[in-house]
Amino acid sequence: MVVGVLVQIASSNVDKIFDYLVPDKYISSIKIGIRVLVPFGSQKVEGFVLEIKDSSDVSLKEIYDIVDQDIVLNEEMLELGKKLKEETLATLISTYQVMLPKALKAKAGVNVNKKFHTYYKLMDKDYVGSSVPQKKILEKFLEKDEIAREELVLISSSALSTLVNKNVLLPIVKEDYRVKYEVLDDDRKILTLEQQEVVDKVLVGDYSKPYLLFGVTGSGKTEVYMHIIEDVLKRGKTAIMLVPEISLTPQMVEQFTNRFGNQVAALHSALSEGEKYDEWRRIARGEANIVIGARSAVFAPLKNIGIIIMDEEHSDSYKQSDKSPRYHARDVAIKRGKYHACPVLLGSATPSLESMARAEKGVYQLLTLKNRVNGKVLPDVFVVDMNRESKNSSSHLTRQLLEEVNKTIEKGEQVILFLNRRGFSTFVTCKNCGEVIKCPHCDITLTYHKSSHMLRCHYCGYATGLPKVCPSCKNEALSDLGVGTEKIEEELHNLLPNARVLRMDIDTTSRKGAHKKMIKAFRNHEYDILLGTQIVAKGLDFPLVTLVGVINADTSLNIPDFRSSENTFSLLSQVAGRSGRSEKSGKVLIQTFNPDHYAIRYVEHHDYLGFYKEEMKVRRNLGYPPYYYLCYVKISGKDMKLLGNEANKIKRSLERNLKNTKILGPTPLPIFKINNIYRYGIILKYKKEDKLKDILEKIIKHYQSNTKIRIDIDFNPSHFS
DNA sequence: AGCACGCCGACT
DNA sequence: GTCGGCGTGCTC
Repeated sequence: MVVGVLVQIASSNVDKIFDYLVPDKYISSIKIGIRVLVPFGSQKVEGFVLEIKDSSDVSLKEIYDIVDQDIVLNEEMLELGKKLKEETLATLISTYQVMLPKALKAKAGVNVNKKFHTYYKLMDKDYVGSSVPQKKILEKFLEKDEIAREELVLISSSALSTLVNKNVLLPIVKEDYRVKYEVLDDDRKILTLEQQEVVDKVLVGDYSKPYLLFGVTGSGKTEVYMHIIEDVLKRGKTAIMLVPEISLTPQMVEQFTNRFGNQVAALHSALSEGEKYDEWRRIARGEANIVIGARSAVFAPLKNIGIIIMDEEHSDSYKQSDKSPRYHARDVAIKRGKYHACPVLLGSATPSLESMARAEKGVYQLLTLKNRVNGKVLPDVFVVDMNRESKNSSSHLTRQLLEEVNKTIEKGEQVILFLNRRGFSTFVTCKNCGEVIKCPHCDITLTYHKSSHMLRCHYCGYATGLPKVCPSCKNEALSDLGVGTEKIEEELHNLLPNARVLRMDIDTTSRKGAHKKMIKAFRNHEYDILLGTQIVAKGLDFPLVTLVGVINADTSLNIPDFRSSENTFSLLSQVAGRSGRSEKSGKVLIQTFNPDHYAIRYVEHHDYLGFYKEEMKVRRNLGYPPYYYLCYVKISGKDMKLLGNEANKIKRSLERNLKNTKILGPTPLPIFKINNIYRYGIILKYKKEDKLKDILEKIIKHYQSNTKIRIDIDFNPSHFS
């Protein structure tokens, strides 16, 4: 017996099948889709069995060992990987690796391939917790006497380990998996007529075309999703629920586990690699019927899928841009929908232009939720022109906004203040010459961290103390500029000393469980103002919030990217949707230096379709999606001169071979240098170009053994960076 | 991706 | 003379 093996080495040089002889003792265990250990050159590596045959025309070595009893890549995944390779020009091995938990990658460090699970037992019933998280952990033991680790780490992993060290809790390692979530106090809601209509249409189960659910903020999309899933489960099928990483919060998962109990598997970023592996195994064994997760959860090894839902379908987090394979989860969802003959539902209050255009053309089936479930209209939006206000004041908060904040708090209601920080942060500049201090390796503005008094590069981690003089003109007039949440918090304390402000950003929520705690505290009205970045924009539902203020609408507008208007519109609409979600009607104030920009005007009128039409005109005129396809070719290397030459060679070769494609560049990327590697980009715009993939494949091949030049290709890029 | 092989420069 | 730099080529 001979097997064709794809080795777990992510390099295009070895991304092909190598044949090995199977010793007799292993023959009965060999299956397509398992991993085996093989000799490869002078090393031992793991690989996937992709073929089984009788003989080979090369002289063979024997496999060393078998790694898996059960297959890790089923037939669907094997096919899907091949398609992804063709479409993204990634290596085949990278497509398989992206489908599997990292723990199955070769050399994943710790030994996570044991199917053990940790539970805790309460040993000291008299111990009183010495901190809030400890108390919460101990509270859980009032109802049950054995609790899974996953449930407890969500509260606080450090408190958990403290309790173990004090011998209050005893860890028990078990081989078998046990009930994890219970069906708890679920607040299942009765659907409105409009919602029920959507559910009914999707449950007809038409899988020929994906559904696009266009529903205003507060229209109860999540409840619609849950009803659909409920029905799918009743018919003995399974469901995938995709959400953007930022919305995958413990309370989002809680909503599902409260209704569906241990049928839910959550592929949470809070889980360790080992825990993710456990969840993956549980799904593969058919012990979970619903998978909730971010982008890569679209590959969940469920069988018999009955629905695939993608919430906030416009979110660019669904596109893997930073590494190969550069795939879009939406495309994978649609492929899996075809394979399983099940409907695919894409939901958003602000659908991507691509999706809405497809719905208009009838490629997707459009479903609409026009009304908020509370029967309330959308909040009133007011645009505050910063050009008038800020000249005579150094504050980032206009008088108008402060007045509204004050009024709201006096009424006993709550405020969310949103700091749009996309591509923006606190940096240090010289008042004399205007120099902004940058990273010596990365060409990017260094971010000032007040707590440590250091300047830090967010790309390579370079850190340095704050210089006394400007590196360029030696003047001492250095000052920190830019608005961080800390700065706004300071201003709020000065201007509204009585307001209780809760700051929520990456810094304050990075501790496990902190996010959940803060949300609870704000909901309990322990604070008047919630101040934060992206994190406060998505999905949160606070009944007492009647005012939302956007401090700087412009930062995302100023990003040089063809999607900046779309992203700004979508972000502002999401934030605005946080206001007035219960009986009380809401208000939104948007501070901006571009009060007449159409992305802002249409937010003011809650007019997605108006924005859509206007932005479509812009895209048509400039030759951008959805009118043209884009392909982004990135060329990088340490030798700037060589790089420029090669980039131009590539451009000329593309020009010679592609007659129906507009070719732009090469131009330096927005951040030209990262970690001392220089980067150029070539942008291709095309409607139909049959030869494109062939030519790009040839270019990749030409450079694959060149260690000085690296080529990365991104089809349908979400941004140019 | 590793790793061996091989061909040049500067040291015990 | 030899140690070690890294360019090239190969892995069933």
